[in-house]
Amino acid sequence: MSTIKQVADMAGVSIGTVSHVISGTVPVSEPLKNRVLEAIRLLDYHPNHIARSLKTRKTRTLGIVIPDMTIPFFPKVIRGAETAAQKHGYSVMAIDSNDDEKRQGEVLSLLRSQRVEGILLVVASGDDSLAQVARLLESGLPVVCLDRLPGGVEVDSVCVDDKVAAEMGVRHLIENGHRKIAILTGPLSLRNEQERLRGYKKAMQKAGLPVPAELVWEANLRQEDAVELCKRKLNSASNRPSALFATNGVMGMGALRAIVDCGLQTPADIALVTFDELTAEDVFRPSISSVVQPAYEIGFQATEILLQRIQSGAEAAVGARVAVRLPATLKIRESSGGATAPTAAGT
Amino acid sequence: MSTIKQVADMAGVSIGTVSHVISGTVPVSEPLKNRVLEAIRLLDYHPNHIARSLKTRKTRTLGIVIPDMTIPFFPKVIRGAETAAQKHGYSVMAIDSNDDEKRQGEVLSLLRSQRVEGILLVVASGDDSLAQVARLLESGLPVVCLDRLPGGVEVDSVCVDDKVAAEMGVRHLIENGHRKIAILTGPLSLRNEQERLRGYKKAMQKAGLPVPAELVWEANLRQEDAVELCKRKLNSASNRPSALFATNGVMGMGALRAIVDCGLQTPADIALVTFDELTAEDVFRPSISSVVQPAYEIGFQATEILLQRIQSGAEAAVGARVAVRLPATLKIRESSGGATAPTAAGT
DNA sequence: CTGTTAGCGCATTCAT
DNA sequence: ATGAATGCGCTAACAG
Repeated sequence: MSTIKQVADMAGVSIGTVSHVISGTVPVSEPLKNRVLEAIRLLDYHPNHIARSLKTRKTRTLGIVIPDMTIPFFPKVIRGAETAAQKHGYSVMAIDSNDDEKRQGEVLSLLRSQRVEGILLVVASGDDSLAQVARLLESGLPVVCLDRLPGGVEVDSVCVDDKVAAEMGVRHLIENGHRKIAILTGPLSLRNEQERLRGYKKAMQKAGLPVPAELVWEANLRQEDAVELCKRKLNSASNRPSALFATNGVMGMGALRAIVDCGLQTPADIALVTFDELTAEDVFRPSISSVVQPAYEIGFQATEILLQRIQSGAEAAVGARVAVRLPATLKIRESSGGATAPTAAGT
Repeated sequence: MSTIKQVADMAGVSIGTVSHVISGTVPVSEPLKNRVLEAIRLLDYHPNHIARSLKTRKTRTLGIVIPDMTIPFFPKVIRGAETAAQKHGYSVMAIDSNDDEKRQGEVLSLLRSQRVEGILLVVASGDDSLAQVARLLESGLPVVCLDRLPGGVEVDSVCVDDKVAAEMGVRHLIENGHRKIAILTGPLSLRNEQERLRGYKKAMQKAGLPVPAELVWEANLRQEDAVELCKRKLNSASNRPSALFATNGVMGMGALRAIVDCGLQTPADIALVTFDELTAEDVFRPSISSVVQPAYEIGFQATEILLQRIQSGAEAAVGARVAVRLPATLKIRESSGGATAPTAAGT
């Protein structure tokens, strides 16, 4: 790898001049500029971002930590973040925490060592995440939380209005005549899972429907476990609910598998609405009604906010947390029995 | 952010000593070590990776460039790469090229500026990628190409045995009685698409079946375009093929949409086998028979090779290119009419 | 307009 | 076992 010095030597100028033509902040005469540019080309010179960062104390790099890249929701978020970052000359380092708090701790530490200028974080489930976020904030490093919000800590955040979104999904089931609706949630230690549960309860209460504990099925985030839980619940056939609301894509997939495993049909035997889309719904059956989050937008907006914080020096932050709540969309398809009115709201 | 100097001051030692306890390369007495560790904890000190890299000329970072994170195949590859890298104390920077050569050029340049020690590359489609890879190799930076191999350039590579894999898929269709089988490919400028086409032709020829040009449908990589192409072909109903083989997931999805749009059924009207899985096949209908690539393994092994190159100093490379070819698996499901024998090979 | 120079934070000799 | 000093490649402030 060639250095700025080699470029300077070849062009017969000082390194200062080379630096000037690269940054463009200081005017350089045409002939010199051309000689420098030519030398850069010939040497295939790539400015050492490491050295530059050390000097300027700016890396123009953001970190984004997500629990699992293979869940379709997250790559979309990352794309949104990348796009927004690129617009401002930043690049993003995407890292998987494997939804594991220990790994998340390592990853955050790594990112801090890398001196990223800000972090987009979708916390791993578990109670230590809270402390990790708190420590992060204490350090003054700008952080924006996405999707899953750690409870009890003041931090900028972007996500859908979980309560309203869940309420919308459940209300749809109610409007389709269901009265005994179960909810399958991820760990309620996650704030957004709580919110979705609240939305569910609100919809039920508004309709005057009871919410006995036996209708709230709390799973962890592993699909297999959700399947097991659902199968157990569904098999106690005496009091099987007529509809099921799943609070995220993994739960939704688990619910569907359980339903199929139990030999049930949807929506005939049990209706299903889930957060997040399960798959290309227009070609596969059963098509699943779902509450769709604007994933790309979430990543994009979160990044805009993060960059704003970075530019305004981060300390302006305290006491003025931003909390963006984006609207989700209800896509009505077959699994919920379709629209009540003949004009379907879905695709 | 605190520096090593602050730690040294608080612990009452020199920065050299702090460096020693951190790296562990030089023995330090217990009492001093403890004081240093305590200072590190109190200051929430994170070693400046930037400065360290500048000094050691090692970033312990790999770059991975992929065309589109939202295609399910790629996140799995990245996970494999991350896991392998982590094992060796490396981290990976995953960046999306948006399957755009221009952006890919920028991204590669960025990665070089960041001084990543090696690059995992899934090239964007288009002819300039070749030149980009050539230039990259010329620079001496270790590169391993995954999945899509740029033709005509000597580079380490890891992918499935595309020809054999495609042949397997097509043979399955032939065994199910199909004689007029069309192939839907991505751009044939991509080497692996060519290979898959070759596998298709080989299977056809072995069965004594003709391969007129009208059976080879070459699309670009955009799903909408694949849909259009397929619909046009399928609607010339007079000579519609009885089966279709799609060479990647995007093509497969496009083919399926076209089939549905045309009001056709699979496998009744037309059978379908595709590279890559389209979705959770055990719960959705129609379930699609597919040639499944070991995505995680591809990422993992490519990273192992890359790290080996890095450790062996890269120059050992020339003239001894590694070309790993992993086996793909045929998952037989409904869209191809199921297994010929009653014992299904698929799940 | 162009060149010179002082660090950025750290790992690493080399003394002690 | 510990510390002092050097320089990695670059930007920015300053001098000319």
